[in-house]
Amino acid sequence: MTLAAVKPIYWQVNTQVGDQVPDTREILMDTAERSIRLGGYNAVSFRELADALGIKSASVHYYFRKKEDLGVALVDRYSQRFFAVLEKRADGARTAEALLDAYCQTYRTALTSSDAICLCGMLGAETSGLPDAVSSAVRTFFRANLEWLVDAMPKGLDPAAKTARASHVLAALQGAMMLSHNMDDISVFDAAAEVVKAGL
Amino acid sequence: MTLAAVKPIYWQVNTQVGDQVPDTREILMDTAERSIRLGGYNAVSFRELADALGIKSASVHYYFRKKEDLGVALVDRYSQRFFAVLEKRADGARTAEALLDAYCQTYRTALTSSDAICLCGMLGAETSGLPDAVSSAVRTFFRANLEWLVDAMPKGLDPAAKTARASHVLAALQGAMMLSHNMDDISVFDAAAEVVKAGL
DNA sequence: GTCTATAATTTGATAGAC
DNA sequence: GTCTATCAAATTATAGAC
Repeated sequence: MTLAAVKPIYWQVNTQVGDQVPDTREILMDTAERSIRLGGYNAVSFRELADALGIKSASVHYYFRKKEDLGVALVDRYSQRFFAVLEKRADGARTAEALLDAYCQTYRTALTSSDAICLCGMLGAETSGLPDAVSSAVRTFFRANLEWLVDAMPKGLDPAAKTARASHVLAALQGAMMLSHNMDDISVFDAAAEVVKAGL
Repeated sequence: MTLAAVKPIYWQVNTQVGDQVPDTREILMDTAERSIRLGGYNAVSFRELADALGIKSASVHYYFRKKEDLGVALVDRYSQRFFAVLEKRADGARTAEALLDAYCQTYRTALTSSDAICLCGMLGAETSGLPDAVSSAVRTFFRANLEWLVDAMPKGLDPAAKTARASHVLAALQGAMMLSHNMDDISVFDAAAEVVKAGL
């Protein structure tokens, strides 16, 4: 077997027989997102991305001229997917309790399905060291989260209380992802989520 | 004025007339801690540290042989200081409410006095990309936090409820620091902290 | 304690051929 | 789209002089 016959790492880890072939740009983004969610923005390099796909770093620059462009594209895609999943999960929900449960479940799945924290949780922490365009996209994600949560709050609450509780829910779940992943204990996330839901 | 007469950045920013002179090792740690808390572990380099003090990077290696050693020393010092401040603040506290308020206040001060998130919040997020010794030290910090919180819970609660609420408090405050700093809005932290305290 | 000097590696990025 | 070739800069780290 020649070296060329060895499949790039992405395929060894993330695919199975019958999988559709994602295009190169998509695979690059999958690989980069995973690295960032595990180790942060600086944990991804064009060279390592290229190696994972079996191409050269110059080819990665064809898809994303600068690293900053990759970062923004990742946050945008992540945000779209997150809210798509959230809306689907919250579709039948009629009560504030059900909406909040759907919200918590969406974050839980983000954590467990990737065994990594939220992309924006990581980039949000690193925000001061990131290109402006990236940290700006992250802030947009958080603002959208807060707006969704405010709308999901019980109708009786006054606006100030809604805002305060929305901040609490988002903060608690983001922190719970970090803590749970750091301590390698999903019960940490579940415990925090339970208290969040009980506080409604 | 010669170039040598220009004081290194640390002194321009962090000192005032009458300040005691911290030793080089301490200043290096102050500078490194600030960089990490703003941009993450990879945001600090031996060269930039050296520049900030007006020395050479080889001299930084005299104090910390490897970057990993610096990381561990930072977490240990941070942890000691955190609990020293916490114990002082919680000194007169007799009720669970007072203890929790002291705990929240300690985190709030960590955020506002540095305009940066918790050192361990940052390193906790990046944990998968860090040297084992560093992420291990961070985990120790979190475990100590949870133990302190469990002990601070109302006596009536059963052990499982104490553990769950402790996880929630730590997660919520860590997330609140991240979110508040990212959105540059201290009211986000305060709102989350209020809900945390009200939930007791 | 601090320096010079240096090594080995990695990184982000570009020009231009195919 | 992917490549070769290349660059300038930065990074971690060490050896040894003063």
